[in-house]
Amino acid sequence: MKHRALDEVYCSVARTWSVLGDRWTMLILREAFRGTSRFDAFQARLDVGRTLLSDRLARLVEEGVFERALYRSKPERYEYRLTQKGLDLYPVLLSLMEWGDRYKVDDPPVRLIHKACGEEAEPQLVCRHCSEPVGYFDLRAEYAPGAW
Amino acid sequence: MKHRALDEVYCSVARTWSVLGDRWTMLILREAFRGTSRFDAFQARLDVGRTLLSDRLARLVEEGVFERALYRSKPERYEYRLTQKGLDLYPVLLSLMEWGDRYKVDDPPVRLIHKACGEEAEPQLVCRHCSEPVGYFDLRAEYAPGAW
DNA sequence: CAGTATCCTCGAGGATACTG
DNA sequence: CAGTATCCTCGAGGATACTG
Repeated sequence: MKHRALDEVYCSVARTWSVLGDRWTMLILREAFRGTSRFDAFQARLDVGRTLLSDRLARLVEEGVFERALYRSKPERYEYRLTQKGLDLYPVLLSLMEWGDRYKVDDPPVRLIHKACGEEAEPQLVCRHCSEPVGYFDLRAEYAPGAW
Repeated sequence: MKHRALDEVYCSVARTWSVLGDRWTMLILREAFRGTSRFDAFQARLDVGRTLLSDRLARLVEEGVFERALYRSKPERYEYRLTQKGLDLYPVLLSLMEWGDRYKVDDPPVRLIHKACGEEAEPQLVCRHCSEPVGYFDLRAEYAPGAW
């Protein structure tokens, strides 16, 4: 199996991983969620090669996660904005952050405050139906025919 | 910045990504959550090189995500079991799956049934404090001094 | 400021064969 | 069955310089 072939397999995780599963893509997205939108800003913050950055941004635009938006006309300059599809990757980012907070740092570098209630959010996964927290042992998987 | 240096940066996402941010690691974990535990089973399911698999499993054991467990004595055979630290990556897997369900497949290959209530779980992130759903625009980030 | 073009290096990982 | 050893290839990505 080649990594690129993951996109054709009937598995939502594999297909998502064919987009995100690389050394830098998720960190570019993390920057975007932090508010970064311009090429040189990404480049400076991540300290990553221009060639690599150019390639990754192009792929994410092609995938529909970013859209290029003109912010100045002369000369033409574009910034990279998260689309709705891109914004919907936020739960992935939060999950990664939560795990890192627990296992990879002493004190959390970032606290997320829920604007509505004013408290630290500490997001948690719950069943949409009954609102109870769901973990690995609370769920049973049913596979569709042909699922990888 | 080198990918390996991500582990030293003061950012929970970056440090987590230094563990998971690679073409195959997450798919190995997906297999593990599906119940796979033996070397040849991983290898057959993922159709990935033995060298690569051997390397990734060793790294994940070193990281504490898997533990090797003797399941037969003569000859000695070990299987790979998710530790608590590994099981705690389940929300990451669910988030990836949810996004893939929405954007990368027509029909979800896997349905997750909440054993307690019997309905499809469709896990959702909520504020642990007030139990309301939280998305990107509902949260405000506060950075600790020195956060990357 | 936001890239592209070109060249080059090095290391990830495939193929193959072997072992207890 | 679960790996390790060895060799080899190829492509990802760094460095550098250029452009509108």
